[in-house]
Amino acid sequence: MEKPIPPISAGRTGRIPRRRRKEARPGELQAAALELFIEKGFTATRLDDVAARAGVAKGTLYLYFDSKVELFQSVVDETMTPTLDAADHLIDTHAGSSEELIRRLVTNLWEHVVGSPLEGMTKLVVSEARNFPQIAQLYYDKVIHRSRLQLLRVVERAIHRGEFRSLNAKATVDAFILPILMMALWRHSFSDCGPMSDPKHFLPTLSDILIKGLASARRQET
Amino acid sequence: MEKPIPPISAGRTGRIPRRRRKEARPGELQAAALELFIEKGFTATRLDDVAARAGVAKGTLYLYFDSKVELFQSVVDETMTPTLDAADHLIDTHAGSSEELIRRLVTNLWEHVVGSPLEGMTKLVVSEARNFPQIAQLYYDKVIHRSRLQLLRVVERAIHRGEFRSLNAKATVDAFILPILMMALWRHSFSDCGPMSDPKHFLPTLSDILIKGLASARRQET
Amino acid sequence: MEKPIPPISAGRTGRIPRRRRKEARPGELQAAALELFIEKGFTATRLDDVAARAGVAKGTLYLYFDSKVELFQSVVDETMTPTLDAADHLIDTHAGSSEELIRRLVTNLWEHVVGSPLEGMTKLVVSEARNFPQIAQLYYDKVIHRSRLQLLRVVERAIHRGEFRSLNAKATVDAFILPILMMALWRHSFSDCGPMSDPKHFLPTLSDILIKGLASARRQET
Amino acid sequence: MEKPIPPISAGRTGRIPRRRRKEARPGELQAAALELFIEKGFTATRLDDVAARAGVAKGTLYLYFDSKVELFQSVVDETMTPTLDAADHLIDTHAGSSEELIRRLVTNLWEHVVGSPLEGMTKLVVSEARNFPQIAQLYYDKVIHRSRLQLLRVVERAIHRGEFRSLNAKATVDAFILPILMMALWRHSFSDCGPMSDPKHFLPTLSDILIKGLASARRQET
DNA sequence: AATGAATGAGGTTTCATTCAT
DNA sequence: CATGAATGAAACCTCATTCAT
Repeated sequence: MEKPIPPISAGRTGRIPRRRRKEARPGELQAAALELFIEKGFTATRLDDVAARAGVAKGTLYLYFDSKVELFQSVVDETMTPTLDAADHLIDTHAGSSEELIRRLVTNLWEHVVGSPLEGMTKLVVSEARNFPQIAQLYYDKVIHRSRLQLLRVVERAIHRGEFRSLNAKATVDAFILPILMMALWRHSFSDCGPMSDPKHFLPTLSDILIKGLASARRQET
Repeated sequence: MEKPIPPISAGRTGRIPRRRRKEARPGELQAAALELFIEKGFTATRLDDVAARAGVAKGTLYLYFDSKVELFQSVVDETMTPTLDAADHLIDTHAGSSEELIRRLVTNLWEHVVGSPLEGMTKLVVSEARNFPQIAQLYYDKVIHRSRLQLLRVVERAIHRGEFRSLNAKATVDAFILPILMMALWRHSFSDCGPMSDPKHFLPTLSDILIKGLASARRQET
Repeated sequence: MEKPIPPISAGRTGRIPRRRRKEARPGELQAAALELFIEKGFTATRLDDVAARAGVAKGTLYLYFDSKVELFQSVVDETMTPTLDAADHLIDTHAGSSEELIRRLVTNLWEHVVGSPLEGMTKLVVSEARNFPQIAQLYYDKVIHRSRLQLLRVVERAIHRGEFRSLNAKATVDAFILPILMMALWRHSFSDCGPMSDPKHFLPTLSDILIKGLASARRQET
Repeated sequence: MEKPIPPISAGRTGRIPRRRRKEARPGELQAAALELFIEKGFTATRLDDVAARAGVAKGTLYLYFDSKVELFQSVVDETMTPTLDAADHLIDTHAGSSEELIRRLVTNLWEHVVGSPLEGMTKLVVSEARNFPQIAQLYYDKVIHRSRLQLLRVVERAIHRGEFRSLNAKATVDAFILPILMMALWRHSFSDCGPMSDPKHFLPTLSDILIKGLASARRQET
């Protein structure tokens, strides 16, 4: 039987032996993807590079993720899940003053975000929000909205207790949230352009200013 | 931006060399490009769409800009020039309290930024900062750094006058700058995901909190 | 302004001048595609080859067709439209015996199909019918069903007139249609494997047998 | 097809070389492959699907077949072997009229083909004939040519005996073969597009028409 | 000056084939 | 014998860029 007209592809020709990574390595791929997405944005990230950084061939990605978008979504999801849990516990068990609680929340928030994947994620999500609304929504729900609710509980309680003066609680919360979000973005955008306040000094100062600015007249006298 | 002499396009007999309309047409192209860059980011913006939105053929873009990158840079450049001048004047001529001045600066800043190209620009520059460092630098120098310097002058003067208590002046300035930057970003990323504080109410509240938080002990008694 | 990190593609580098074909050349592309589709089938036809055969670059195809499938559909559609019209006219205006009419219809059908794009189309559609049901349906409706209806009119009229004996009219029609369809397929499948009856001789013989086999007893006596 | 000795797979101590089960397992794989090849064509059939349908892993296919092409060829080969033998016997031993013999041949042919792998094979071979000429040749030799020869013997005998009038014998044979082939194809291509004659009714009608059309004048009078 | 058809490099995605286990 | 994770060539499709008109 002679060779037919071959409409067939060739398959592997090189001799490089492949690693075998069983089922533990969606995680490796997501990690590589996260880095590159943050570095270059979604569109500018090539799957070739993701694969190369993870040390696998391009096709391997498709064993675990159906498409580039699905990879992106899984990265966002994975990165955000294991966060913000500590904060809830802190609020529920805190015994002292609201002032003290807020200082600790802000510090903790930052400490768990800075340098963590969540930080780069913020930049990434903001950048791609318009092109991937469902991802923006996910981030909003799981990170932003939840952080706000946590702080909102604290602020409303403080107002109710008479520790804080009576201001619009949501605006108050945003006075905390927005600068912190922006610091996360900063570190992935303007950090090479010029100095910014060191979070270690800035955040206590910010807390200080805000708490003093929020304090009720009664507490001022103390 | 002056209007160019309209080129005689029919019935010309002489060999009068026409001037490139480096001003009029490019402006329309840049405006179309700005919108799309902000909406979709640099990479995801197709020149087809830019041309369509500007109502010209794709090739026409190349009469005015050598490449997509050059178009991008020119857009940023053009958009950032006419800014922040009013603020300097305000600071120099202000006679009243620092509190009053800061309230007006914050209000003015927002009023001139919100809905203006500069607002979308913030989103754009943050998104593309890693891929276009020199553009991030440009934005930093012309907008961020300058705004900071303006506020720094005010804050340091207020501290010197005893109106504000003595805190790290740069951190204080960032307490104003960062939330405002983040609001600009918000409107181009998470605005469809859920409600945010209305700038009209949030900014006065923010100023209020910060100013009260900054006030010196002497002023508190008043 | 220094060169940014270039996430940009290079565009054309070669110096081959391109032809300009205004708007007359969807047809050329369809013709090239038809040939290759028939030769190799849908899947095995590469758009590179279609473009090469039409003398254009790959991208040019996408100026006229949104996808490979759309190209396929347009080819099928285009090929089938200008057929079978003559037959209707012939039936309507025929004055003589049904026998004579059928002989002419069969001859005409073949003459208009053999060597025409419609012939190869039959093979193509049969081959891809399962993968593109909507195309099979199109071909069925526009070619097969219509041919059958035409013959059905003739056969029923002949039975009614007493020229043909009373048999299942649809089965009778298929006795004409199926061998003709199969001859079209043959020329694109087994023609190299061994000799087949020459249509020029086979079709008259077929008509002869069928007509004699259909003739009513009354006519047999003649 | 003999059953292989079941290999001892556990507790083996010696070095008895196991025989490749060239018969048992391959059969299941070929059966799965045949179904899919018929359904989707050669190129569109993925080995993943073949393996899944056979209930084995993809790699297992390569224990028995060197490549997709080899699998295809083996499938065709295997499917066509056990055919058409009954017909020869029937022809040799038939005692009655040619008319009766032909009716029985046509009926038998269809009964042994319809719903059998051979039926789908026709579609498959026609579809892939251009890409696999040697397979078309195989099918032609083993099925088409042989069927024709069988019928040719009968027709020539009938003419010689004066039962049939003297027509081109090969064309006569094709008047039987072509519509039957086309019916097989139909059931794998246009069957979902609209109704076709039911073989159970069509084939007798076809035989009826053809036989009457072929009958010699002498027989007509009877 | 302006057009828009044409280009082709490069991206995402598919799948026959391999091989360590 | 059997597996299935891994590979990489090659397909489809996009879009920045060019240039004849």
